[in-house]
Amino acid sequence: MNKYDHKKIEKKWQKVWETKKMYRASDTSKAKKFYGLIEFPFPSGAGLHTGHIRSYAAMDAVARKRRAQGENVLYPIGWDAFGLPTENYAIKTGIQPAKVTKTNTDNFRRQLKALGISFDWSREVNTTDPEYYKWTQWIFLQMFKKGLAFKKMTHVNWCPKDKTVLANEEVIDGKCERCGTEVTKKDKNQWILAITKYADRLDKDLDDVDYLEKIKIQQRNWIGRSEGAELSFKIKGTEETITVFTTRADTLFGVTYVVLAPEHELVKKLSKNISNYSEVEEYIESLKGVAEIERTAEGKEKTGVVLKGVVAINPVNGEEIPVWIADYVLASYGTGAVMAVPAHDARDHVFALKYNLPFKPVLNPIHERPDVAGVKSFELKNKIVAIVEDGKGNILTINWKPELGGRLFVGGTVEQGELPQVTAIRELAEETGYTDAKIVDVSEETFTYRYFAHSKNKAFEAKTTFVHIRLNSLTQKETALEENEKNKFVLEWLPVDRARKEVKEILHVYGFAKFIDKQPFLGEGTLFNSQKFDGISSEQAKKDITKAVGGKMVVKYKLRDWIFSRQRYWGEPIPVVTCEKCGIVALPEKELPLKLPTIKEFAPTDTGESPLATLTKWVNTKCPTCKGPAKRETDTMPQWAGSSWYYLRYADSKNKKALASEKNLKYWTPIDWYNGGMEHTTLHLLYSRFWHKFLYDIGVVPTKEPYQKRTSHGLILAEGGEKMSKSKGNTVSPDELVALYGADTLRVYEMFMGPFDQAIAWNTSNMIGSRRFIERVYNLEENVVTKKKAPTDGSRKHLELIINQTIKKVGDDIESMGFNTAVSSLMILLNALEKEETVYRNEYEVLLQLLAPIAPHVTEEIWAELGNKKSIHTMPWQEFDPKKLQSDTWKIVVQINGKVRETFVSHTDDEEEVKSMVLLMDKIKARIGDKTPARVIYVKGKLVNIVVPGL
RNA sequence: GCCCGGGUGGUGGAAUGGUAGACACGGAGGACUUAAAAUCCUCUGACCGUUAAACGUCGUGUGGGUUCGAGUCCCACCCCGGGCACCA
Repeated sequence: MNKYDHKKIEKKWQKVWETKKMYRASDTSKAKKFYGLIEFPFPSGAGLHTGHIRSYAAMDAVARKRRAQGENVLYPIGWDAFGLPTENYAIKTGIQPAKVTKTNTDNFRRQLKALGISFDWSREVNTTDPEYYKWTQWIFLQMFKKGLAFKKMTHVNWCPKDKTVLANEEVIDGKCERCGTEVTKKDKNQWILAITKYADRLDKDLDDVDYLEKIKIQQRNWIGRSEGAELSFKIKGTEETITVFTTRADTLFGVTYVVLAPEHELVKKLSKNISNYSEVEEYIESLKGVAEIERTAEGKEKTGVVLKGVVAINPVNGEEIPVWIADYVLASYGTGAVMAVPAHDARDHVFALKYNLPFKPVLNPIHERPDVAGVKSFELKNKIVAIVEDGKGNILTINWKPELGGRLFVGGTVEQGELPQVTAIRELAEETGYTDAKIVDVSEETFTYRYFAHSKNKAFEAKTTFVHIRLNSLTQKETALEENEKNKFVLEWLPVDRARKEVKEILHVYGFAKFIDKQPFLGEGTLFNSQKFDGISSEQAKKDITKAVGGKMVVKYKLRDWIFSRQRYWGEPIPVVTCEKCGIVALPEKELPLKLPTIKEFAPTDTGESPLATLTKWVNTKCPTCKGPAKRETDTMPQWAGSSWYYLRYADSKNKKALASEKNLKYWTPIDWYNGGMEHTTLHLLYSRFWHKFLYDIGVVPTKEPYQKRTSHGLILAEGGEKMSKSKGNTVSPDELVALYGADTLRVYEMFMGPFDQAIAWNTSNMIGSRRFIERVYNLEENVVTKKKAPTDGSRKHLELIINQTIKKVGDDIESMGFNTAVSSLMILLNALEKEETVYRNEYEVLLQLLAPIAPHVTEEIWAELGNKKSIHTMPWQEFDPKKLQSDTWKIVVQINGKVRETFVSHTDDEEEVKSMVLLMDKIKARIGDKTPARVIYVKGKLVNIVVPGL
């Protein structure tokens, strides 16, 4: 037996597998298909990184296991090769992007092959290959024909460094996703894909796919579905109306002004009516210089200008209210106009405070304590809560004994015919003796509070009014309380911050928020101040009020249309021409692919024109329709274009007549399992779902959704826990690790290092453990009796148990991405086998087969050394025997009052037998002494807990 | 602010409400060796105590609660990571 030599072994088997075309998928197999997918890499100059390997090795384990289980597996790979980094590198070095791409993909291919991932290389795709992007262009033309791709003057995100337009999804915290430069705004004529037309389906169809919940949530948040109403406010003395979008039609009576986005078209239309129009224009102008990021920055003070002379009419009560323009209203969402309800909206509240606009509360909060669930009749009470200040920043609290409610503010019951403020003054004097008090404010709303009073065995509904009191002086009279009453509480003046922390009861917190923190009530409740709608719930009122004013219920989305053109060279040309006569005309399909012309100067320009615009020969062409002069589109597609459908091409990557044949698409789609990074959730994942749905609509693909299952791996961080990056010099080179430890070790380590879905810091020194594990597996062969199977006379029972447990565990774990525990269970099995004097061939082979999906080379090598003729990777997956998962002895834990006092091995798991055995044990008897156990709890085959009171 | 994760030894982490710390790294001691590396064996959460052990006490971010029993369930809070953020 030779020493473990990973270099020799790995190279040897990679060659054999390639020659034998081991991992090619069949398009015609009758077997169950499995299409596993990982995100095809962008072939950067830096080469493969550890994060790629985490994802690819994990899916490889799944793919190999499924093959062993007899499935026809497609696990393909390709290159997402268009994109800025290649182009930027090309600009810097003067090497053609196509050449850079070739070098980089060659390097990636070499690296991946050295890892022994079981990709079907025969289906390799490359988005920059004209035979590929022909179909990217074709899909674009189909969208163009359906009106989903169109050119429009738009206010767009512009990256001044990359000198190109960016999609909404490519702007992270106001910065360019690629280079981190602060994004500015520009008005440009841009190609747009109408992804918003699919917003509802992109949201709803998430119900039918098996994505990790956090992925669904993130997509749903991004799509931002919101149900509300469009309501119209007439403008007095004109024919114009302002349509607002609101999710809170229930607060329509609380509207005290209306706000338009500064860009709203009505502003211009009404210019004649606006007496301060010059001020308005000046304001709008002042916003233009401000970058979007600043305008929407956190804590940015809201600004606005009133449109003097413009008066809106509240459709529900005819009230006349002012109209403002303000920077906090976005033109691009809803209708670009909102109704402002300062009493019940945080933004309107802040704005109204600043500009001294009126507040009008219309909602009474309501809270039911859980203990009144199902109670129908309540005894009504009127109550007050008084927030009492000393004028020096202290709040009066009453610290009751915990069973009486803990720390509260002054409170009490309103007597028949009494005004709440009178109650408050009276209660204050009675409870505290303070009399020199002034009423600052009394709430218009009452807080309905339903609770169950156990002392009276009755359910109450308390309508609570809040009273804000300031003491002129701390003059304190003797209270009329009896001595035993006085002992129940302590008066304490607390600074505002402490009071905020220590008072927990909901009514009191509400009063505090209202008067001290001056917070608006944002929740739902019961209406008041709302004429005939008084008393109904918010939920009901949203419908009723919308109907009453002739509004309509609508759904809005945060998702914006996809700005699709880029002013860069290295992308797919957009296959249309602009003809003076015919307008924008699609190229005929037979002219596809429209090849990206070779060019000398591919740097982006400052004018915002694509570098292609300099190729006048190429640009000037003939209109396909009228044969007259026409110009080619010079913008190119974004990187996300090619990746939006690549998984379809894998099904039939050489097809010249279609993006893939119908037959193959029918066979392979949808993808059964797609693993990728969380960072693509709102980019690639959403975009490709959109394209897929479009292709479904035009009958190209047979499924509504591209991916049946989507999972995501955690980031691999540098050793210090920071992000790996070339600039920080903390990256890890797979080439070195493969050379030093071997691909198998690297793969085992990446699977073992921690939970697959969580971020984890790289630690090269921990890798030695994985290497040792592989060597020990390899060296174990010396102890293996190859000629004989393990005896079945019961002498190997302890091993049969652990072997069957491991088969089950590894199988389950690979399917549920518990790769770290799969590896650890294999280590446990190895430890057990190493303890044996001899190991039988069939026992050893189980270990090898279970390890093969994760460490394919070394297992294949040993498998061959054992004399097996066929590849280990073609062997059927091991099945466990459920009968052998249970041992016939049980390790029983004995607890007394929940504390472990003894463990023993029992030969029965019969409840009565075990219990009596335990109660007869000397140690246990000694502990219990003369006390009598109150209960003995038995958990079958596991545990006995003796409950002995007073021990 | 809102929405997701997460917080367990020196480290990465394991644990269907049932012995917390599996497995691994690191560390200590020992075997082998002229020696070192590699390998193998033993120990390795903290504290108390003893010659030594058994044993005992504490221990999963903090504070409460439910339970015979809580890392796990419930409530409140703190900290870290990620996403969204004037979306009406």
